[in-house]
Amino acid sequence: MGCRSCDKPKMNYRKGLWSPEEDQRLRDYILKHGLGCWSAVPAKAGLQRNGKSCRLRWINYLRPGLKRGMFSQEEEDVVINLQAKLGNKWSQIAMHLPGRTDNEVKNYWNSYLKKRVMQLGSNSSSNPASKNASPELLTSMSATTELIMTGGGEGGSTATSTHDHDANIGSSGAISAAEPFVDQQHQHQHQQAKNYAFADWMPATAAAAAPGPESYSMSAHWPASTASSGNVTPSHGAFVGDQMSGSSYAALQHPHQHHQQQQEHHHHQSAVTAAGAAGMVAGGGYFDLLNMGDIYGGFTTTNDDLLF
DNA sequence: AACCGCAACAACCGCAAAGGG
DNA sequence: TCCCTTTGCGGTTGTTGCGGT
Repeated sequence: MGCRSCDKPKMNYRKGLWSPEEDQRLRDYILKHGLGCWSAVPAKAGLQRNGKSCRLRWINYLRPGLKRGMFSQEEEDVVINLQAKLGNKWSQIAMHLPGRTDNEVKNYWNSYLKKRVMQLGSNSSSNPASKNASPELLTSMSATTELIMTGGGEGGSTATSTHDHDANIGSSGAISAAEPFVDQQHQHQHQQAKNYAFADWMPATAAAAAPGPESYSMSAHWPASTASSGNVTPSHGAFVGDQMSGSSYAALQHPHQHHQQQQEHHHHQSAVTAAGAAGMVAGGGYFDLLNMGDIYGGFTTTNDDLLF
């Protein structure tokens, strides 16, 4: 673990939100050199951040295969039940949610699920998980969750969960069966969550070709319009901008979500709408993480064990 | 229009474990 | 075995936008 070659002079590290340039530098470096000694990354990548910050940024935001947008019903079920079973072991819970990070799970729990479970939890039943979840909630649990809870999914639960997602999304991104217990606001969120825009920075051409990790081309995480304002220049041609800020990403955003991207969306909506259309993928217009799992065969979507 | 509270998310902080010298 | 450094994890804080008053 010790990495004495990484010794470096003490310096003032930048803090706060990451700029597009910093993202680009980090992404460039990791894709070029792979993951190694995080403490050495800032210097080598030309970043005034500490290694810890770089690692966090990569894991939570830049890593390929990350799923953005609201949690689906199945994901909620998994979180609720695994939280009841494991406690606040966010990294372990996140392992059951492909494309989700522990930080994301934790945030989602703290900002939304915890309150909901506490509300519903007052009507506890005999179900083991009902310490925290209501009967109606539990009856909505997917087979996926049951598999995980009973241990049947050990090792394979991730794939099963993925499959369930796939089934619910459908080719057009349409919603499947009704979700009875969610309130209006969150039902809206669930509907949006059915559509997965792929990672912020994966070029549509690369996604369509599904060539494997080694063929990544660097693309702008930020919208073309942002790039053109002097920050990052997209390197890919046909797909200008990114899905996150384009029509497909916007389609899955709750009004309160992703204020940064949302902000960009506000600023650049007209510019990226056309670009987003150009980047649409056949069959619904969304990149699907599930397919990306194949594309990124070399990446794991679980927490932090990404290795090249 | 201004202010305030809330929600959502990104990022920081501190601690513990792991591993090399 | 101890010390030091890196890494991983969970708790917490900071930032931002939105909606209500």
